[in-house]
Amino acid sequence: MTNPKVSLPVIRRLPRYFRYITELKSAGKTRVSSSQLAEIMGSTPSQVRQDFNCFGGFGQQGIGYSVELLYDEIAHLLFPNDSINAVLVGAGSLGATIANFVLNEADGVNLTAIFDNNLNLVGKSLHNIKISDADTIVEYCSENKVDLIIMCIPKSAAEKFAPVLSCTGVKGIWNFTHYDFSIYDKSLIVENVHLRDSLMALSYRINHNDETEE
Amino acid sequence: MTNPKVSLPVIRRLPRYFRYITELKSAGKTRVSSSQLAEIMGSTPSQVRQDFNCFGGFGQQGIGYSVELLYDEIAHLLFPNDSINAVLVGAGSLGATIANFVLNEADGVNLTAIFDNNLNLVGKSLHNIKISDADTIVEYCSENKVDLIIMCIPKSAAEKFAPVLSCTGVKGIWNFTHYDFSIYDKSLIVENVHLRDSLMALSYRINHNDETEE
DNA sequence: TAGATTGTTAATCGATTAACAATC
DNA sequence: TAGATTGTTAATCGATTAACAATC
Repeated sequence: MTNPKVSLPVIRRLPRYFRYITELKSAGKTRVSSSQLAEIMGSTPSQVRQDFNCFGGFGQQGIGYSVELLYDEIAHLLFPNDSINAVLVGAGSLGATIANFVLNEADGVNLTAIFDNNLNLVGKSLHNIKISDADTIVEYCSENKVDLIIMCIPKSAAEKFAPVLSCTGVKGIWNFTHYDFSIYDKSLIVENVHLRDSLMALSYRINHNDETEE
Repeated sequence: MTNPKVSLPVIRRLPRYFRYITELKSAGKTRVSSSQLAEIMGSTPSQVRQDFNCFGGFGQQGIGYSVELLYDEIAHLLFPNDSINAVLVGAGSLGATIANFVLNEADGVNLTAIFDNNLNLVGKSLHNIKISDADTIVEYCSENKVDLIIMCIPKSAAEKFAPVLSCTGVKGIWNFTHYDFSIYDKSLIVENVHLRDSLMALSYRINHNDETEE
């Protein structure tokens, strides 16, 4: 196995590499060097080479990298043959937006069901997927392979929800709530999108810009 | 000045500290130790103390930290007297959701205007804010203090938009697009929320879970 | 062959963690 | 006073960057 342990910073850079390489490919470029990639990525040639070598190194000494091969290799890393089955919990404003995003812009992830605990929403459809009662999610997960739960519910609801998760066989959570699922179950792979935290960190930096810059 | 340079990891932890301390405060706790905070944060007592000492250290040796004082100090760091003025560019599904979020859940940030280049949307209202033609944004920024632009538009639109920014006096961008504004202007403070990248990193970790864990 | 550029090892840098004296 | 817990300095760890031999 070429990747005994790929560090999180490297994993987080993969989608960005893929974006830029996709651009190079559609621009008709066939070769690219680590220096050129570093320039677009805003990093260093060393880092580019270190990163690719986590996966076995796709380059040719003296020549550089084939855009085609790089594209194929990274695509294969990011999108294996079996795509991931995901369900969404929470059909409010954010949930609807995220459902739309996953259905239209996310390769390798299938949105198969939507749940909500608001009985006014249950039975209605969102982007042609029927909204089911949140209480039926464990049943759904036992009958269908579900790898990922997308959480777009308030924190209080997420808290009550956490104990249920262990029964579902779910591997990961895309977490838009302020509840920290990883504290409940360490084996879960959690990716947090904390909009409030993100905006607060940004506003801190804007407010303290003059002090922090030398 | 107590914070000559606070590192980004520390800044990103501030909103989380604030969340937990807010909880402790409403639970009626008056004192908390670095070990207790580390437990909730999922970090170490050392890190908690190091972090707080970036800002001067709010604790009492032998006693711990006053929840009240900690709350006030961090609130003051995150929400100075003057709140930030923000405008939103892009009134689509994501833009509408983010506008709703900023108006209802974001302290210290005022959403003062919304722009879109779709003339079908211009003139309509979103959460009681009238949508203006994107072409008028420079004019708007020259007449009003705008600190932050929230970008919820497609990448192609963001690209064309970048050169305009330098005329606006804007300090930061909350960037939901795939266009990298920091490459265009290094002095801009950019906080990226790349939903696609986030989901791709998560799906990589789910797919390669068995390999990466020892 | 000479020039270019990778793969890979070594050095640096910065962030996290540990240790301990100060002090409530 | 003894115990607890901070503030702060030192040690460790991991990620980034530099260097250079391998090789196209």
